[in-house]
Parts: sequence; structure tokens; C-alpha cells
Amino acid sequence: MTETRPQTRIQKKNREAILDAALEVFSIEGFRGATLDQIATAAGLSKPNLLYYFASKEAIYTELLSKLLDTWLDPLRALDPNGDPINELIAYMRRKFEMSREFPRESRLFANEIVQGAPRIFDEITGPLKALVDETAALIQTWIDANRLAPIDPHHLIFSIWATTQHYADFDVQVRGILIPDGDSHLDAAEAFLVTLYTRTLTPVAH
Amino acid sequence: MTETRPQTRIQKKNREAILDAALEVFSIEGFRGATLDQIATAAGLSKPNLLYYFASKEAIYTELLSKLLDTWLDPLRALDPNGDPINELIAYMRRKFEMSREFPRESRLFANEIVQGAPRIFDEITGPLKALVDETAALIQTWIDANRLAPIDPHHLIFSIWATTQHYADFDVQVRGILIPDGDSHLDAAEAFLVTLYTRTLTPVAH
DNA sequence: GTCTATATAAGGATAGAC
DNA sequence: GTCTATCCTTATATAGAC
Repeated sequence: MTETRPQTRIQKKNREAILDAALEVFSIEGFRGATLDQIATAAGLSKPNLLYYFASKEAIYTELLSKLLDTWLDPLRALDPNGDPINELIAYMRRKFEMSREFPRESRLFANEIVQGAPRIFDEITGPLKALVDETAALIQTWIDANRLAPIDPHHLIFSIWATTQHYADFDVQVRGILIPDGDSHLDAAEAFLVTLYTRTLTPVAH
Repeated sequence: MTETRPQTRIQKKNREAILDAALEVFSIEGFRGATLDQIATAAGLSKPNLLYYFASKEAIYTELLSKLLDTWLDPLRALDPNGDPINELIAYMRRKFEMSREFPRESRLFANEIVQGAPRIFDEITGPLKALVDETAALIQTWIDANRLAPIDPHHLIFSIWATTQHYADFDVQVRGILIPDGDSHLDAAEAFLVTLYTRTLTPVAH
């Protein structure tokens, strides 16, 4: 007779519901501003029941952060050294922009964490993140040296791509308050703007 | 006999000490994360004494926010319609960057507030901020129409200037974790990068 | 696994002496 | 104006019944 382990199914479902609810709340309130009551309510569970699945508020938060970091770095890993430099970098920018569009809560969670000094994620920044960025910057530099990109500081180029794309998730309220868009149509204009910005910046000829 | 009002002097000094301490704490912890204990300690006062000068935690926070908003918008007001378009926009970008460099706490205070949905400043965004931005965007559009700037979306150009300059204040921990700079030398490289980015983007010829 | 009840601590704010 | 002491609410976490 096959063991179906229904408990595990329920456990998995509840853990996912909790993490999703926690993402919702933490991304808006930050770690200290969020309360277990808010998360429990959003997850459709009682507070003690929530603490049956996770040892503490901190445990929920750190699990969220570590699970997300990998996903967050995927667009950078997808850069192809053998592709066309401008296409590759524009495509990278588009992937980052797409993440701001589809996962604004995740973006705001990181923004909250980093603005507040990255107390729970600093090691990940100086470790795997720095390594990946340095590697990518070196690749960009080889493209520049081969005259396939206009000369530019690779590290700051990467920072500017982060800043401009994440802005539409992290500062969404401000953007909407100024543009007063109907729906998400302004994001198409934003993406077109960013393609122009980086195409003009990276194109090697005629500068 | 002249009334010197020494109390008022002390009051002013203490209020300023409190606001400075509050800026320090709120900019890192956000509104809910900050505690009156932290602010009182940083200001060198007792908690009840702090509440002698301000009615509540919220009163300190909102006074900080409203006092800062004006300063924060000054660089935008300084745009000269009669100046050279590219010079004016590069100079605006430099002024914004300078504010990130000199007032990173103020930048992070706003970042915290806006990332968390701008609950206490939304009216200022849709009111005076939007008005000023729309006005500036219209000015930029006239420059574009006169072929003095390369065609670009004025609103998103402004957003990108905000995003790229404030990034060095708001995400300072991440930038330093990746560059591991000695001191603030990396900010000079950042500024040079941004001048290049916007010069290439805005120059009307040869695109 | 889920609940009610509760222990325990932290934080905002006030009372009242000096 | 500044302090000590304290009230009261909120919030994290646990105990123990079911």
C-alpha cells in the first residue's frame, strides 16, 4: 500500500501559504514593522499555528530571503559571453525589468533589507553576489576592449541597470502618484525608455 | 533690559538634536522599526524629556519628512529654461548625486517611506511633486521639439535620474559590499559614469 | 495539527516629584 | 525642563487541551 503522506502535502501547502503571506507583509512593512498577526491573517492561519510551521518570525524572514536570492541573480547568470554584447546587455536589462514587473514584492523585500543596512544578508552580498558581479564586469570589459561596446565603467553600468529597473517596483507608489496611469501601461513606456537609454550608451560608434 | 530667552535657545538646540537623532534612526529602521529609546539615546536625552519636545513618535517623523521635502525638490527647481538643455540636465543630475553623497540619511528616509507605500507622504507626491515634475517634463519636451535634445520620454528620464543617483545613498551597503572601496572614492567614478550615461543619451546628433 | 489561554517582553506615552 | 516610576498596549512566543 502506497504511503500518500497527506500531512506532508498539507504541511507544504501551509508553509507556502505562510511564505507568500510573509512576502506580502514583509515587503511592505519591513522586518520590524511586520507582525505575526498580519502574516497569520494573510495566510489564513492562527498565530500559534503559524509558529507550528516556523520557529520564529526571524526564521520566516530569513527563509524568504535565502530562497529569493538565487532567483534574483538568475538574470545575471544568463548573460552569454558569446552573444552580441549590446543584445546581451539589453536582454539582461529586460530580464531585470521583467522581474520588477512580475515580482515587485520580492524587489521591495530586498530594497527594505538593503536600505536598512542589509543586517541579515550582508554576507551574501560580499560573497556570491560580489563574485558574480565581478565576473560579469570582467566580461563586459573584454567586450569594451574588443571595441564591441562604447567605453564605460562595467560595475557602475550594472548598478545603473539595477537602479533603473528596480525603481519601478521599489518606488512604484511614487511613479504611479506622478504618472497616474491606468493599469500598467506606463511600464511599457518605461521599458522602451530603458532600451533607448542603454542602446545609446553602449553603442560603440559615433560617440 | 534685553530678553535673551535662554530657554528658547535650549529648546531650539534640543529640538534640533532630536530631529538629527531621529533622522539617523528613522533612516535606518523605518518608522515602525525605530524606537523612542534609540532616538532619545542618540539625542542624549531621556525618553520622557524627548516627549516634552514632541507630542509623539509620529510628530517627530512627520516634522522630519515635511522639513526635508522642500530641500529634496530644490535641485529640480533650479533648472533654467534658458540654459543649454544638456548642460542643464547634467547639472541637475549632478545636484541630485551631490545630495545622495552629502545627505544619504535623508535619501534613505524617503526611500523607506516610499518603499513602504508612502503612507504619510502620498499627498505630497500627487500634489506638489507631481506638479513640479510635470512642469519640468514639459520643459524637456520643448527642448526635444526644438531638436536640442535627442528624443526621449521626459518623465522616465527624470525617474532614471532619481533612480541612478539615489541608488548610491539608498543601496550604499550593497555598492560598498561589491566594490569594497576605501572611503568614498568610488563615488567619483559613479559620477563620471552618470555624466557619460546621460551625455550619450541626450546628445541629439548621431543617433 | 489546530486551537484557547497566557507568559513575557518591548515600546509608546503619562504622572508627578523636583 | 528634566527626571523616576509606571501605565497600557502591542507583539513574540509558549503551554497545554483537543
